[in-house]
This record gives sequence, C-alpha cells and structure tokens, in this order.
Amino acid sequence: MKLTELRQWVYFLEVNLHDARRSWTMAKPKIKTMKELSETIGVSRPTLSKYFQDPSAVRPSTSKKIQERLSEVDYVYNFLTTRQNRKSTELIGVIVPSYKDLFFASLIESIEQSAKDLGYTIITQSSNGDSGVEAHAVRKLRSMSVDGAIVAPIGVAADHDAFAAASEDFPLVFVDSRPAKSMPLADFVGTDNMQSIGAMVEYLCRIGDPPVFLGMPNLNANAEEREHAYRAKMLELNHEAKAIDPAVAGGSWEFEAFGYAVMDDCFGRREFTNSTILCANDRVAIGVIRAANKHGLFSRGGIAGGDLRIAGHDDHPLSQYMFPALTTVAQDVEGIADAAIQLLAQRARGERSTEAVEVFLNAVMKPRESA
Amino acid sequence: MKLTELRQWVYFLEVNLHDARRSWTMAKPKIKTMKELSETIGVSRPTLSKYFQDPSAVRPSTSKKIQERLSEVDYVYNFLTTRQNRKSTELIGVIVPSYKDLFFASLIESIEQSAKDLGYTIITQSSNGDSGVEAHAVRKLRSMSVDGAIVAPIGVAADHDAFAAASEDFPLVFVDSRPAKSMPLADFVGTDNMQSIGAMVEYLCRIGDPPVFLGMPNLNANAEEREHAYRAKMLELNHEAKAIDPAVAGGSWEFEAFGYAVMDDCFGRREFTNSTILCANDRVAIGVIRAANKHGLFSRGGIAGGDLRIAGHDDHPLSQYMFPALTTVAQDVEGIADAAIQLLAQRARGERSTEAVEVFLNAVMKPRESA
DNA sequence: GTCATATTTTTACGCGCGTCAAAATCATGA
DNA sequence: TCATGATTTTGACGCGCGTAAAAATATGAC
Repeated sequence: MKLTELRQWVYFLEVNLHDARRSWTMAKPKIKTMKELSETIGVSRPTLSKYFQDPSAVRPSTSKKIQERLSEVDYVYNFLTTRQNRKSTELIGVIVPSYKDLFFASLIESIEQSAKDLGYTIITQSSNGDSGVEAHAVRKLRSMSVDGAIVAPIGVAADHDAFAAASEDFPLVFVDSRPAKSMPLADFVGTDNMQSIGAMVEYLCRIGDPPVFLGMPNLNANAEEREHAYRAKMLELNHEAKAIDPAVAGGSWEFEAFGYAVMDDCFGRREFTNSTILCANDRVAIGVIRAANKHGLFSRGGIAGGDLRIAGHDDHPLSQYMFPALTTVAQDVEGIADAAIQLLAQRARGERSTEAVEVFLNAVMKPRESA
Repeated sequence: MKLTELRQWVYFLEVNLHDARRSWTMAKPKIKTMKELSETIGVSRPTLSKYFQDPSAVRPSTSKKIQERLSEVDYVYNFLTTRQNRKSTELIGVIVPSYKDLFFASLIESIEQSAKDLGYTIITQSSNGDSGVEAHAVRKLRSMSVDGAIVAPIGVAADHDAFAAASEDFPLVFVDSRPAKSMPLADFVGTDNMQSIGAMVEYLCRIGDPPVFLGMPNLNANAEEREHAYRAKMLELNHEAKAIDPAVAGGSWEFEAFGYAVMDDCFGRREFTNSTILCANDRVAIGVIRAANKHGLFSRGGIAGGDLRIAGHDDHPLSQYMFPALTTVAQDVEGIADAAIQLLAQRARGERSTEAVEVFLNAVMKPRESA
C-alpha cells in the first residue's frame, strides 16, 4: 500500500468520524492548503498543482478522481500564493474615469465578459476623473503584477510617467480616448470619431437643417476629436460649422448637468430653440433634452415635430427612454472590449513587442425621435 | 563603515554611472525587490518592511531617509507577496448584480471612497443577476483571502451554501436587500423600506389621489418588501391598496424595459391613465414615464398638470433629468456604504463575533415634477 | 508477460516578504 | 562621558504553492 493510499484511508476514517459527530451540519469538510488536499484525495501535491492549472495536463483517470473528490470537500485555492510564482497572474486591470457613467459601466461589463472567456480576472478601479487617483490606480495595478491593463484615460494633466513606468511592466491598452501625450508602446481601441460623427452629421443634414455642435467638457481627447470631426464633415458638406459656446464652466464629469446648464441658458434667451443640436455625447444630450422640455420646445406632440432637433453620441443605455427618444450613434462597446482583451492577450503571448496598434471601430446610427 | 553604508555607496556610484549612460531618458532606476531596495537606500529589509506597514513604526529620521530615497527610485511593493503572510490582506470584496445600474454604481463609488479612507482596497465583481456567477464570485473572493465582503445579493435561487462557506472565512455584510435565506452571521445595511415607501405613500396621498403600486421584477427581497410596505401604509391611511398586475414577464434586470412594457400595455388600453403610480424603483419609473409620454399623457405643459402622477424610489442619478422630473425618495447611499465598511472593520477588529446586526437607514423625499 | 513510454511520486528548492530573536548600534539625559 | 532604553541590523525560518529532477509506478501495445 502506497503512502498516499494510506493517507487516503486515514482521511476516509477521519471524515466518517467527523460526519458521524456532526451529521446535523451539512458543511463539507474544510481544507485549507493544497498539501492537506493532496493527502485528502490521495494524489501528490505537484500533480494537484498541475491539475489546477490545466486539468487536461494530467491523465484523464487522475483528473476524474480529483474532480470527484474535490466536490466532496470545501477547498478554494489560495489566489495570492498561486499567482506569486506563476509567470502569469491572469489578472487584468481596468481603469475608468467613473463608475457612474453607463457607457463605462457597459464597457466594464463587456470587458469582464471577454476576459472571463480567456480565463482572466478583472480588477477594476475608478480614477474619479482625477489624475492623481489615476496614477495611484496604475501603481496599484503594478503592485498586483497584472498581466495587462485597459484604461479609459482622463485627458487633462494625466500622469504620463505613471503610464510610462507601467508600460514597462505590462502591456497597456487605452480605450475610448487616447491619452494626451502619446505612448509609444500602448495600443488603442476606440470608436472612429470621424466615422461616427460623420455619419451623424450626414444624417442630420439629409433629414433637416445642418447641426450646430455642443461639445463636452474638455476632459479627454474625445472632446476635441469629436468637434474636429464635426467641423470636417460640415466643411465637406459645404455647411458652416458652428459650436455653441458654453456659458458655464465644464470641468466636471457631470455631463448631464453641463448640457442642461448650457442649454437652459441659451433657450432662456430663445437661442437655438429651433436648431439641430449635435451633442458630443448622450449624457450631454440628456441634459439638453431636459432643458428643451423645460422650455416647452417639444410641445407639439412631444416628438420632434417642431424645428428643434437633438442628437447624441454613444447610445447610452437610457437614451431610448428619453422623451423624445434620443437619436444617436451606437459605439460598438462589445467590439471595443473584445479587441482590447485580444490585444492584451497577443502581447502576453509575446507577439508584437514593439509596434503599437490602433484599432478604430465603426459606430452605427440609431435614428430615433429626437432628430 | 557599515556594510549597509558601503552598499549604499556602491549604489550611489552605480546610479551615477547609469544616469551618465542614459541621461536622455528620465526614467528612475527600477527596483524590483525589497531586498534590492534595502541595499539601495541603506536600510535593512526588516526595517523597510516595518516602514511600509506603518511609517511611524520606525524612527522619524529613518522614516524621512526612506521616504526621500524612495522618491528617487521606481519601486512598487509586490502586493501578492506582501499579502501572503500578513494576517490581513486589507482587501474587501464587493459583489453587485450589475454594473449597468446607476444605483449600484453609486454604491460602489461610495464604498470605494469609504474603504480607501480605512486603507482597504476594493475588488468588485458583478453577479450579472445570475446565482451561479454570484456563487463563483464569492468563491473568488474566498480564494483571494479578502478581509470581508459587501454583497448586494440577487434574491432568487441564491447559492446559500456559497455564502455560508464564505462567512466562515470572513465577515459578510449584505446591502440593499437581504438574502432570501437569512444568514445567522451576516450583517445587513439598507434602507428602511417601511419608512421610505411610507413617506412616499403619505406624500402622494396628501397631495393627490392614493397611489397604485407597480412592483419591480421579483429579483430580490426589495420587490416584496416594498410592496408590503406600500400595502401597510395604505391600510394605515385607510385606502385600498392596489398593485398593477404586470402583463409581461419580468425576469430580467432591465427594469426600464419592464416598466415601459407593462405600462405601455395598460395605457394602450386607457387604464391607469390618470392614476398615481408608485413604482418600486426609479428605473421602473423611468420606463413608465417613457410610456406615459409616448401616449401623450403629460401633454398639458409637460408637468404633471393632468391627473397622471408617477413616483419612484432610490433617487437614481438621472431621475431629475426625466421629463417630468421624477418624484422619488433618495436612499442614503453614502450612509449605506459607510455603515457597511464600518461593520466590516468592527468584525475585523474582533468585536462582535456572533451577533449579527441590521442597520436600516432612512430615505428622504425628493418631490419633483412627476407627482 | 514484457518492454517502452507516459504519469505520478518524492524530494527539494525557490519566490518575495513577514516576523522573530539576538546582537549591534543609536539616542538621550544625567 | 556613561548608562540605559529605543532602534536597527543580522541571520534565519516560514508562508503556500510553482517547479524541476530523479525515482517509482502505471499504461498499453505487442
């Protein structure tokens, strides 16, 4: 009789005794370490170690045996120690400017999904729109030895050094907007603003008056890029571009409040009351719709029967519940998430060690009621 | 000359050489292990270890010296290994049913804030409204040796065993809603539905007709609790309670779609078109408002000038941007987050090892336009 | 039953850091 | 300047698991 078999027998007796003593509790016997587990199920610790990393790496009969015994006990491997010595932690960090933005929430959800498919665990952090917090989050990811990070950067005064240092430790891919200062080694995945804004401008011009543009607070690269895309398309279509000059300061991420404040002011002065307003994103547009409603600009049946039209960008999950339902362009959130994870996985596999790639995805028009 | 001093001198020379060689790069010299760091800044590794856990645990002059040298190099401690042997990982797990719900997003943000103040790091996971995923998330938290977990449980078919097993490993506090099967050792923090719904019902009755109730899909305990609270208050006020019977199945977390579908159907049959409708939460109410707008029920100036009134619960960040702005009760999200963290910290300090506590916070009325 | 090959078991070391005890050094006040 | 208590340094062990190498064993085709 082998030693492990003997141990197994001892375990069998012990468990029976244990069960006999506390048969009124349903709890499975709790096992804390892999060594203990190996004695329990009668297989060596190195074999167990292999099994946990890849069940197919051991003989099928062994795998089956482990699996069966495992279901009878309460053992969870120690994440911290297992990751300590592996070459890979299978951890991916995600940093977004805010959780309270359904666009980012959707993005996180998609990333988590794509990551799970490849066996990665996600560590999410919010930078709270603050470059200091963002830098701190990056450091934390470094300390956790993540295999890579996906970050939706804040644009202003970002801590470039923090990113540079991080990108020496693991691959970095930016999503949604590019960092102010470009990073030679970091990939990017996002929506092609020229395409998305272009499609929207074209649509708006085709259906009605050429739009004026209401930007978003200048907090990341999208702010400028989208305005630029608007101007380019207007030029192409031979229309005069016009951006609304925000009379209020827009330094925060509270986009709805921004849109509302700016347009409440304009509408109050009876400006732009029958314009077509293209907003840099849906959250701004939601604020604008609220302002328009407040000023009774949609009174004719609610739908954009009047002259005022409002359009957004992103296809925020609630934009279809606005009244009027917001016409917008939907970013390919799942596509962005998936591409980001794939790029990270590529780097992890050692492909592409130097060249950075930029992936631009198309957005699709969501014509609804507001324009 | 002490050994550490000698090493420090060697380091000094090396750094100078290093800098001289690559002075065109700004990067600080990168240091990977604490041992290397200790040689670099001329202090022993145990002292460094103490410093990182509590800078005040070493002599001020030493602390200052370490701090200064630290700023000249690029060192991030290894999170995984530091946590391996400490009694505490200072990690707190958070599980919510969905990221794409601004109530939970707000909750996470507040929790992160409160946690950061106490030096905790948050690991967030979404259960995606699925009990299997929820159980898996709980297991993951166990594997990561978190110091505690805050979970907003899904109610249906929750994996009670997973929670029971987890609660033997670390303290557990439920927020938002209590799990279907009560847990003897788990604390709870949430809004007092009797108070919040009570206040709303009273308000509605005082201002106009007594409300009918539109529930939320029965996905967690709040669904039943809020309806119960509604009925109790109506009874108290001597009004007949009436819950709208949803003609559509409501098994998903897409509350807006649910509210919209149910009421679009009703309004289409001209039912409840001039009722006061109290919704179990704001997301449902947002769907209802949309349906009402679609059917032109707010046509008189937009504001609830007609007879139809709609009220919600939670004070969802966007409810004030609805049209009409949604009358609701605001949950004390920060209070909930803070209480949850405090309870966890108490347990971590060893206070209260047996008795579970339940904390109920009050909500405050947010009368707006819709009712 | 035999032999070559595939797996598993033993044994032992390493990871980066926490922690402890003994020795060395430092700071402070009389 | 010396004694004394406070800190730091040295040296060593442990954490739970990854991993490598050699020995032992199992498998499967013949």
